[in-house]
Amino acid sequence: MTNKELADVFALVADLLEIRGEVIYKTLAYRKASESLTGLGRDVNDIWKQGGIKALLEIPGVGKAIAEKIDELLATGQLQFLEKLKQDVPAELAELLQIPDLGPKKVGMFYKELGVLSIAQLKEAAEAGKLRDLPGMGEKSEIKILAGIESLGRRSGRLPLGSVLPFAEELLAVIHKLPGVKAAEMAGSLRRMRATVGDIDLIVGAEQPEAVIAAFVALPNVARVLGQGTVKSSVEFHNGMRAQLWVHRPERYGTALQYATGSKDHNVRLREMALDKGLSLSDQAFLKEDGSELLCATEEEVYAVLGLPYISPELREDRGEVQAALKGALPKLVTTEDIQGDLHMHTTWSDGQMSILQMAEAARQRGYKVIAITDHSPSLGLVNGLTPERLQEQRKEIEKARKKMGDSLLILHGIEVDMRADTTLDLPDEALAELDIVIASLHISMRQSRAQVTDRLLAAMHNPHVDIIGHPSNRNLPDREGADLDWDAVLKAAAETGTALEINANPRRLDLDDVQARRAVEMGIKLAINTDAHHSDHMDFLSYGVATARRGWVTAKDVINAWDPKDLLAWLKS
DNA sequence: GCCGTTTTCGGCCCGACTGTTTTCAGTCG
Repeated sequence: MTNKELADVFALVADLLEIRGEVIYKTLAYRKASESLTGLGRDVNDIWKQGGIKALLEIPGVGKAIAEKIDELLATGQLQFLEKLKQDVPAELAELLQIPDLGPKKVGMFYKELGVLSIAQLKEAAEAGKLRDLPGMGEKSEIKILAGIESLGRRSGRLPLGSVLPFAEELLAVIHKLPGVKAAEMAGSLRRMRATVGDIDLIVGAEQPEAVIAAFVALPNVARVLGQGTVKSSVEFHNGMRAQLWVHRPERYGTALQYATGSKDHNVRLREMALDKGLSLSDQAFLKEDGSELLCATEEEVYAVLGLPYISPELREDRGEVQAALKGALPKLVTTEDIQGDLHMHTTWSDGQMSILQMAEAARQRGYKVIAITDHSPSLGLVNGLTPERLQEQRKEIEKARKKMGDSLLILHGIEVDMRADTTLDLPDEALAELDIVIASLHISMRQSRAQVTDRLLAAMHNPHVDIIGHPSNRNLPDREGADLDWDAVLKAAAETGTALEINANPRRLDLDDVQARRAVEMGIKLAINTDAHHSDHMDFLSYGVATARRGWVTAKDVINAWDPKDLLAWLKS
């Protein structure tokens, strides 16, 4: 079983326990373990094989009971505890929790009282008016459930960051202009720049919260108002996206923004620290023991009260950032300004939309000092990949572009060479040897076994001409999972061979992800943050790649395209 | 069920909003 499959089992256990009405903290423990397994950089199988149950206990959120369950699952593929649980609470019921405004208590009640097992049966019962007479239910609740079921069809769960952020930025610009708005910012996972986000969280500072909320829910692209109170409201827009807005008075803006940015676990950590100092931290203020409030207008003040330096939102995942902050050991995170160039882009020579010169011009306008032209290799027939012969021809055009750009931009001639299913590369070594830079990428036969697909990456890294592994897992957000790689082996080989790993900045990729990027820099592996642009506009993706790197604690010295081009050239030669 | 140099037991965030109630339960973030 993979980490993901284990995590899914424990998430299901958590859902079913919750429906059964188990103590909430037991439920939370399973959910926490599930999340911990999802975010774990290492393969649980390896940990288990090397150290058994004892080693499993080292995983955060995994104690004796859950470690034994992981052991059972990995040994037998089954979990007796879950099989027994299913006899009480049918597993299908977990699906009903997906319906907005429907939680474990009501799902449990509908099952017990009416035998409702599926969304279809629930819909039938609601339409027949059978829900309204149950305790705590009424006509409105029934309508709400039907609306929730309908919205399930429209909504697609978590969306890639790249398809939400541009809309959220426009929305924020509109909110800034609403009367009485003193300050406004995104919060939540969007501000932390997670690869996928569920909805848009917004915080506003204003003297008269209710007026701002009234104006917000009246925006023309609001399709439905999901909730509206005196400090908080939530809406669904015509494009299906949802946003929640909290409005606080400006003197409370810092605690509010900090609170809403999360993550939940990061905030729990801060509240614990606050309690140690005799303070209770909420979105409103620090509450002192004598009942008086300590207000923070900025996030910096919140952290300062706790004796901490400011912690960037991208780091706020409770992955050791608070401990590092206490020690003054937070990394100096890479920024978009650090980036000197883009080392992965396509042109009309393969599947790009612009010429070499057009891409070069665009790069120069962005202030870049270096680019690499890296079109596809021949086996990707659909994209008109380059044969050794066409590479020779392309070289001539690169030369022309170099003359045109002069000293203002260094143009490297490269390739994105495919890793074939049989572990060979898609171009002969002689062809690769003539190029300035070689990216090797996985595109086809991703569903090979872990051993096979990992071997392809290892083989590529051991080829002396390969400089960078492009989008290592080849994931495609939000749906296509990456290849089932043995990350320990991949990272070890990258460290040994001195091969850089790419953080592909395309928001559908963000690959390496933040977790593996962090492991990579801890192992001294170099990274490249590239956009894989197929059009000059795609160079804008850079900020997504940088955000992913920042989430992975990456500093400028870890990133080869944040170096002075002279140092980059020396590294490529070595 | 997990966790811990103040704790191996007793905590585990807590307030807003809604819809049902007539003071509160369920859901959400």
